[in-house]
Amino acid sequence: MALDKSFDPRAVEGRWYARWETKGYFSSACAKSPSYCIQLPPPNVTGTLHMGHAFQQTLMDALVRMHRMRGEDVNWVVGTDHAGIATQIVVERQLQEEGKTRHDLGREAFLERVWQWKQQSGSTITRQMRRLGASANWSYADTEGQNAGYFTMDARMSRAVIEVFVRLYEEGLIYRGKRLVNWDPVLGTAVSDLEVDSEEEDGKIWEIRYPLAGGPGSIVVATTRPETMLGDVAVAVNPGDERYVALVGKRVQLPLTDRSIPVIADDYVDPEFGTGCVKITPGHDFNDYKVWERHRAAVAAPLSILTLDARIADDAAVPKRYRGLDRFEARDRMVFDLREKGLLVSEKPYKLRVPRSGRTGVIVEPMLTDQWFVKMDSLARSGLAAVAKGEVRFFPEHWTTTYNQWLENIQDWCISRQLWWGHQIPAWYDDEGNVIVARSEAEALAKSNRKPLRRDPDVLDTWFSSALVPFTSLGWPEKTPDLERYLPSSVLVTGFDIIFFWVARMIMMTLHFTGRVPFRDVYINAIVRDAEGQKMSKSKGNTLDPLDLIDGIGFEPLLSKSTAGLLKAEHRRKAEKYVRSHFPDGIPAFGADALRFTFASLASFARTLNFDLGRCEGYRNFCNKLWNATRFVLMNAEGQDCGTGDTKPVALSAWDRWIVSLLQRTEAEVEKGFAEYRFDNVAAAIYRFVWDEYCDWYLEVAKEQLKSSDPAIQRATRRTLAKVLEATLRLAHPIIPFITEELWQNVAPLAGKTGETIMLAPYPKSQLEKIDEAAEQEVALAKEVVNAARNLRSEMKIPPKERIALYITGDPSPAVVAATVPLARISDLRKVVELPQSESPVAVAGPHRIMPHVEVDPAAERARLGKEVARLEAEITKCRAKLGNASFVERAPAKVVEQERARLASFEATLAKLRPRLDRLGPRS
RNA sequence: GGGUGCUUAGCUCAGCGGUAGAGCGUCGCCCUUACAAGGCGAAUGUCGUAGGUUCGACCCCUACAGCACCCACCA
Repeated sequence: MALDKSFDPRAVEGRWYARWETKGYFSSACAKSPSYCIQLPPPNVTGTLHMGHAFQQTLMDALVRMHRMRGEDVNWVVGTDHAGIATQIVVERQLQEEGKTRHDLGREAFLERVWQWKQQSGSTITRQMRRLGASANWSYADTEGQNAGYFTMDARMSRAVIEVFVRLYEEGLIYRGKRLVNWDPVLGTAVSDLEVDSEEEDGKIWEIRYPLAGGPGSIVVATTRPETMLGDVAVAVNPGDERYVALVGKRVQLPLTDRSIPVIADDYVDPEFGTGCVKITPGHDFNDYKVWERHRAAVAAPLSILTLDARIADDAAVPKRYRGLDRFEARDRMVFDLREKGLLVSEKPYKLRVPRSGRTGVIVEPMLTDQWFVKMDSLARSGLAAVAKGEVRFFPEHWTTTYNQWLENIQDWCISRQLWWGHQIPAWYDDEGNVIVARSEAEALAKSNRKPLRRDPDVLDTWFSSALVPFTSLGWPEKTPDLERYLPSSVLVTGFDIIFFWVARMIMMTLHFTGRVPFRDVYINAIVRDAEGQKMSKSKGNTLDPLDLIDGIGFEPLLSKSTAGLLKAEHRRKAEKYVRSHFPDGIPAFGADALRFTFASLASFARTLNFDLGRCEGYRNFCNKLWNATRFVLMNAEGQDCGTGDTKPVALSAWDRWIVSLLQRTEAEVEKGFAEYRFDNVAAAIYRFVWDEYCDWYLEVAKEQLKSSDPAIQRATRRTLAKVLEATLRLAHPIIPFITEELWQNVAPLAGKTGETIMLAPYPKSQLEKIDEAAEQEVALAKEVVNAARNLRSEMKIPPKERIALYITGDPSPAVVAATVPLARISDLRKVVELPQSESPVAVAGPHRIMPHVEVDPAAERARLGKEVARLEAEITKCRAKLGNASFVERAPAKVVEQERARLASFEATLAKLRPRLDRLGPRS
């Protein structure tokens, strides 16, 4: 079948994915060994594919395809995450538009609604992954029958989550307690430390006078949050601070209230900072809570003066006039009141770090609430040990430091969330407040002799179930064969932003429950930025949709897409500006293969990846190059004798042997690149081989060889063309699966290969015995001669169409002759012992001198030669200086010295050939 | 405050103790029947700064500067 004149990704991609999937090529095959397993970081079930996903999935798919072709038992385990907070927020927003809240619906109806949303939008991201070519094992762990892998809240995964919770509780590693936690007052839930981002913001600092109780004198405290003073239980000073020693143990009157509080001494206070006096509010500040713990004998218990939606509490300890006020209204009113009373000493602008909820952006409030925690110290120790022993290795290695530092300073993990969407905590309370943790209500009832029991309404942090995925996806708690087979998985590919959230927790949990590490290698991929290195964000309008790069998108649709959903006018303007300046014509369709090749090319060990549309275009061109090279081969070999049978003679030229040799080297380079997770090197090796060697040189020489009258030469050429191309397609398949499949179907028969898909064809392996150094040297020389001749042509401004005669000295090999005539467009290659007396330009290539037979301007030639001679002289001076240095000759390795001598000799030889010609052209004008 | 990474051609980035590289862009010549999404040729760098180690440093060490990011409780 004839190929189209150029590569059309849309047509090609449409043909293959569904076929691969229905044929079951993506499934694991337990009979084989060894096994190769990758766990996909489960994307949010209701999410859409972004550039980060597309990037890491490309890398995972490349690895998976390569190992599958190697004949290993490959299992790419995929699934989707219920994404507790994120998903609940989305559905609550939908309700909001209907003027309702989740409380109007009630828990059951609300959850029903979330499930509906999940069913409706849940397939989007898996569909997008398919467009990218991801050869995931969709049917594995697919209990919901949607060919999307597991879902973290499906029955099977949920049961494992409950099991883990119960066991950890029984082991004393999960506990419940009233602790200060980060509270998101909008969501109405606790969040973990990791979900809080502190940014420096402009705020104010106030100094407030606290009068001594029952006497003259006062103490001045500084605070950035005056409203919390209602919860003050003490004022602290540094024990060594002479200004205040006399006051320690006395009491001060807490302004705006009728309470008095003690002055205590604690090292926590820095006497140099502010006034050296700190108000202690243990109910709403983590540090103050620690201070209180040290002084609990002398100081009243923490007071919660805020409600869960961040209003001033309706509490006896709180003056009536503030009750029910929003926290910031209360602040204003209290500052006003303090000023009235003359107790406000100062109010100054101040830069402070404000903790905000990662989800809602609202300022979180430390709040004393009952929560569930995982004790982290012992888990962290084993997590650290596993990495220290090398059982888990990070790539690039420096991420180990980040991992270690976090685990060394880890806090207990708050795992309860006051949400509805998620795994409900398997704990029940009887009417006396006793806690019963059990796998089911029935088990709880059996454990307790009291009725009725009330189930804890809270759900687990989404990351709790994510942490278990490496073993729960394989069937745990059952002792399944798959656990044996696929745990640990081979490599985890993920972003550094979830090393703490996910990677570390998987290591700890998997070690704890299975005694094994979850994965051997962790490849931390770069964060995808825009071409200028800016973070991609919706509000800047610089996000790219991977599907738009695959399919293309016009300017108008892109613009409306980029500005859709942006609420602030300023953001819409920014986004529009970005789109107008960067994509005035929209985005052309590059196709999945070009996108994937781009990702691979950009995947060095850098921390960020600047996605450049120009690169993408270049790699689409590469695909087209490969396409057309294949067309050429098919045009010349299809239906002809390609020498695949061993019956007729084949005469391999040095060029044939050279390209085969180079293929072996490329295969080795690719293998090394994959082993080191240097996908950029893999891509570059393939790119260079295909374009710079196979297309630019071999195909051109092959054209000549095919014109030979000797059928053995023709046969050898066709065979080499087909076999090398066929192997190259297999080599490139893991990166560019669609085009290689399409082309391979056509090329494989010519190379004597059979098989229904390239996906399951063996991956090329470098064969050392096919490396032919003699051929490589011969070709290197031939290229040198061709380059020199082309160079002369260009400098002499000889029109490309004009065929010229070329003199050549020495005894040019057949490889030189075969290449020079067509590639340098030579009409007549004249082998001579000495170049004729002429003013024509001369170049030196190895042992050969060449000279085109043309009329030249002596001055121009003198200038050209003069430049070359000067360059050689400079090199020679450098070499001589080096070799003249006694310590270089003595101390440098013999090989290096030898190499230097050879270089000098070669420069001198060349110079010796050129100088007489320069002299003959006469003195410089 | 602690930590990590980066600084190489106009741009985006590889690189390595021994001759500075790629892609894109730029310039010149070509619509040569695989490919104009192409071919051929060319130009372009005190490898952030200052020291040190070494026969030799873009590479190793030290300090400094700039940029970026992560962690942390200074009111």
